[in-house]
Amino acid sequence: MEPPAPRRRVTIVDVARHAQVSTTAVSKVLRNAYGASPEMRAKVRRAIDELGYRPHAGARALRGQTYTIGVMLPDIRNPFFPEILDGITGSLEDTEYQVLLGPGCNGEKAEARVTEAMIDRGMDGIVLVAPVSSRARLEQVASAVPTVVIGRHGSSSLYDTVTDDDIEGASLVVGHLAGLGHRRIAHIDHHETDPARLAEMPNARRADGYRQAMRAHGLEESIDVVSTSYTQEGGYEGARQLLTRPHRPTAVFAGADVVAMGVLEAVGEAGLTVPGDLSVAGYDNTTFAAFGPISLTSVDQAGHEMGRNAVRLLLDRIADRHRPSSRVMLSPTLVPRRTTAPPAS
Amino acid sequence: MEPPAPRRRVTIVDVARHAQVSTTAVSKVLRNAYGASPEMRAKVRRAIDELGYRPHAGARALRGQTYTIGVMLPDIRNPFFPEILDGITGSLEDTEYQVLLGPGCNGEKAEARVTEAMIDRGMDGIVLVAPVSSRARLEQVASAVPTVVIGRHGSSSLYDTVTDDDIEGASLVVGHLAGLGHRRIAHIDHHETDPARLAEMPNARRADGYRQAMRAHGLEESIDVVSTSYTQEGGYEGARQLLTRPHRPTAVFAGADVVAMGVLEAVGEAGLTVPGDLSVAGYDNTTFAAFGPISLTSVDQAGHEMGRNAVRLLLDRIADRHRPSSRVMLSPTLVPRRTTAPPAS
DNA sequence: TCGATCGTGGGTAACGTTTTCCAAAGAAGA
DNA sequence: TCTTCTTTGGAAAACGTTACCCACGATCGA
Repeated sequence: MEPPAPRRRVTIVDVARHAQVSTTAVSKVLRNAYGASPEMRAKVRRAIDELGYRPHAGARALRGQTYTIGVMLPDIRNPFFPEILDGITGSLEDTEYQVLLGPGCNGEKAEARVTEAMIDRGMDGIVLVAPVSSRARLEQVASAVPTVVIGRHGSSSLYDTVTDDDIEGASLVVGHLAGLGHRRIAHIDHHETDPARLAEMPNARRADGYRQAMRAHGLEESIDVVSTSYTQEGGYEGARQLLTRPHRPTAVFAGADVVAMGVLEAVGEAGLTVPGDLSVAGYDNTTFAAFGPISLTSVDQAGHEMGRNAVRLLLDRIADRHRPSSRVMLSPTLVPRRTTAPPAS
Repeated sequence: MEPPAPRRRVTIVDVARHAQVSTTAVSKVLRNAYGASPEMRAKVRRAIDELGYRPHAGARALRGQTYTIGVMLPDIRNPFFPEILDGITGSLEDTEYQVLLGPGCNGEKAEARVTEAMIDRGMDGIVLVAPVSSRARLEQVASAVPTVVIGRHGSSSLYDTVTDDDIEGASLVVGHLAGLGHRRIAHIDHHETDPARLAEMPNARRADGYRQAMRAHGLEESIDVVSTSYTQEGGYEGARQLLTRPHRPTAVFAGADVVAMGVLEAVGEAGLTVPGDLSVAGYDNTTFAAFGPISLTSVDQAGHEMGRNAVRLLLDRIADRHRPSSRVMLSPTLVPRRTTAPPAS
């Protein structure tokens, strides 16, 4: 009377029996390990196919690998992160590894929960994208499982990092705007209080890069940074502040595309036009930056490349946990679009 | 000489020894199982805290639960899905369960890989959001692990479903546009070939709802459906077709917000204005629909609610696998914004 | 007072893999 | 011919947890 007869999962023992070999032999074939003749491999593989056997990851976790890579994204909504993810999954497509994502994390507490969950589930490696946790916490994670950190400066001997050259990115934007004839170029930054973390966060680099580039262009007097947050609301708020300046800036460099969205909204509400009254540039070159009606000038971070590099580093580290850690820094490129133009004289 | 002394993980045996009880006792406390006195619980919990013990999910997978829920999203980029995800994670926040996401799936093959991976990893339950796999495949998954399917019509005795009432949603849009005085209201649909799947997909419901509502408003003559795809490009392409009609529609009901984005782009390129020359409505009420400069009229599906309901159904099914399956259908609401207005006489 | 029941606790055998041995049989070298 | 490798295969012990069952003492009902 039981509906679909809850039949038992096919195990390595079934395969062994069906192929008339030992379970050890099957295990060797599964892992491409040494000590199995070609004939035996063929025999075992046939049995695996015939029975539709798939190894149980939980059981594997107890002894060896789970062939699972955990990826933690800080915010599913930020359209930049899917780029990175594509780079990661693309590189792993033809391997045995499977990618699983931790859901959107905001704050150290949520990050801790997700990383713990990943460790407890025996993930073979972890990719942390723009984590906000303390360095000590990151090293704690890295000492439990091979780890690569994306989008955070500052290196550690325990984990590898992949970052964008944010200073250069900021420099590209300022150079572009200055080249168009702008002098009063303002910047909207993400406000960060913790001084230890501060130096490692990309936003700080972008702000520094902005200042350096302004000086390099002889615009030191015009340096104007508003600190809100890397969200649309943050951009909106920052723009409102900038628009009430007695001497309004003619261009705004927003630290992220979502921030630029908020700026556009505030500018529209103020009855001003882009780029007529104000040029706006973003950072990340997310999909909607390319969207026709918006057409936002932005900095492209090559998310794909970041993901690809992260995977390469991670697999290397899985193969040899004691290999010295390395840092990869990628160069951004500027994508000029219709939100930037020469200032109205 | 080994750098950080790769110290062993704390196990249930360590806890048992430290608390001077049996491992069985510790296990009981962990699972809130019957057969442990309050004093013993306290003693064990203290030991757990002092040692910083966390159960190993792999080992648990072999005997009991892993306290892991797998969520498969078809497309990370579509901003509607994070809403659902928030509903899911929000409901599970205060439980022991941990959510892990399968990365963006396009196509049956990718879906099969992800679902298999989740089953192999001993997930206690799976939420499939708008899957494209065949019904047979879904039932296969559901017979291996408790499953809830979101955003797909048609029921099964093996899994529960949560859907939006797409017919009503379409009706809301047509009613709104007709109420504004529009008569030539066109619709952009997602093209689907497989007839078996067709009937279960939300887009088909929306198209049907559109046709029904048009008839109900006496606009049968004006029914005009273009089939492209639920992407920005699809919207762009669909709009181009509609704009070359000898008798141009005055309003377009796009089957999804991303489609509406493509429409807006095409309209802009054609030198027309919204809503002056053309009213545009979307579906999903994604974040960027609310974005000031866009301000898209859309249908809100209450993604949060969908996620919450899915979790409820899933936990119920985990508790009793043989409970009869149920269907939840939520009612959408219309959010009128600035892309819809009365037609230019 | 005597069995039955209940509450509390533990012993032990799974669960499905991988890993660490070890054995047997040839092959190669002396 | 006698060692010494190599190759091929398997037996058995982990890995960390839970499920199943049993034991013990106390309480209860008659």
